[in-house]
Amino acid sequence: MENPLVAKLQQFARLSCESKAALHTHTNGRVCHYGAHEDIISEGDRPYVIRLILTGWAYRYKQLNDGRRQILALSLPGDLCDHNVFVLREMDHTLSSLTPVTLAEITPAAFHALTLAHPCIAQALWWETLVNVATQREWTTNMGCRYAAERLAHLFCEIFYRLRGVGLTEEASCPMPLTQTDLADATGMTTVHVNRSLQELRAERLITIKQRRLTIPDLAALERRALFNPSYLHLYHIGQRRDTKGD
Amino acid sequence: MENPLVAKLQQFARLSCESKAALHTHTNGRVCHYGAHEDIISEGDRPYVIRLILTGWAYRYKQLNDGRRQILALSLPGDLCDHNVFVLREMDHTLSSLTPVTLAEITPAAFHALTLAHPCIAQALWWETLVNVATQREWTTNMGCRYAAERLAHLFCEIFYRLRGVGLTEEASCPMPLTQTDLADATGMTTVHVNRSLQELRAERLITIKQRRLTIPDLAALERRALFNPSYLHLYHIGQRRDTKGD
DNA sequence: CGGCCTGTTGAGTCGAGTCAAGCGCCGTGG
DNA sequence: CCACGGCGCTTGACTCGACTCAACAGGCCG
Repeated sequence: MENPLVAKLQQFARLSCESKAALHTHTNGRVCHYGAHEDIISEGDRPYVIRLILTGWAYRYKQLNDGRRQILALSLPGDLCDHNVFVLREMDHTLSSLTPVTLAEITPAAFHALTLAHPCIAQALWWETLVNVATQREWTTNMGCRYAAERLAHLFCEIFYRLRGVGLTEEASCPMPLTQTDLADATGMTTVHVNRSLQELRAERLITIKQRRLTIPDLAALERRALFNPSYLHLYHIGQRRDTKGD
Repeated sequence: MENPLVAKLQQFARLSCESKAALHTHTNGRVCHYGAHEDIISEGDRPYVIRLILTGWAYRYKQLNDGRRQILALSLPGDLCDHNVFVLREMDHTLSSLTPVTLAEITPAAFHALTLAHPCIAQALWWETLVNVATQREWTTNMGCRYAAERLAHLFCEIFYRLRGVGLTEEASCPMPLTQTDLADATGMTTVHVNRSLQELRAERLITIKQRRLTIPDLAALERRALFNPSYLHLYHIGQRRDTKGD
């Protein structure tokens, strides 16, 4: 299987063959496996290594003193877990696996060498960082001014776009390992309300969820329902995504 | 007046005299002035320059198709407006002035030279970037799982901490140019509800706002009310902040 | 079989939004 | 000098979106 990081970065920049090869070798060092629902790095821990998700889903969350939980972001295959976090002394949130996950661990030194030798990779990684921030802003917007059903619809659109970028969708469907409880924590709602809002979207024939798979029969319609605007993902090579046979 | 960027970065790292001098000269090039409530760079524009806020407040916002507005972040003196945004083709949100503002404009080339010559500055800038992301995550949490009065209290705590870091507080008070409408857009509430929640906080003797100044008689109490945890700001040099006379 | 997790449903409550009106301050202009 | 208008703040009454509590159904697994 293609390296998902290469797939991801190619959405932004054309990478030379040497750069791709370098990414391959640098991300094939130490590989870790986690089961579902394990903390990978916790709030308060000191980060010391850069992680790349190879397969599986993870998520970041934060918990208030009194137990209220907020899911902050999803980490999908090809996502880096904050390259350069080691600049900070400790994590301010927790990264946890949602499904079983395999991670590549990259040392800061190796990473630094990679970016020095390949400026186009360095730039693509900046793109990755900026898209992460933009996504976080979009989540803020989502919580701040969308209604329940719109929030869920927006989340589904984002997931679909991101998975499609790394070749993990099939036709109009994609994996959906999030339970209704997870969806509730990600969108700032209760499970009961998530349940009812999902029914609403189903009744409008915008989504179906069966056996942990999400199907979106009409993506454009779901986008309208969600007031979704993909510009925050800064995908410049749409349409060139699948033309990578010439590698 | 001291360069606010120097003050800000020193919260994280000790900078050498040469590094400080370099920051001074590089951020004293082209200076721009804006009045209150002017767009500095709009959604869809191509960023081409790095901006540093010298004085005044600005904010980022996003607007949905149907007009709903979300304030995403505040930019206070010492804040950089996304160094490296020029990696992206277009802005996905708008940066606008809240009060009259003076900005330093720095070219990407000058910025690049600065980071190459001063690794400690490069690292401090990475810290700045990561704190920005962490702050955005905290805003997501704020919208997702705090009640109205808590949200406002949290916002006030953050503003106070950030302003104190660049020496813009006096005793227990700081400027507060945000109107109730602005607070509403920043916290995902209506102005009516902001008004009532502010009254609540006032009645609990946690804040007073008079003539665009916020006073926090007991910061620790406000933090408890807000479930505020400053760790996301990653301020490591607290207590050393004001001991910079030996420069 | 029984327990647990996930999803579903109903009834009642409550936090927050909507609509509408009125107040006070301030700058402008007649 | 004062009338006017605009903006920001405040208040009341009503509505509605979302939460709480509680019970139950289905599927999976030990």
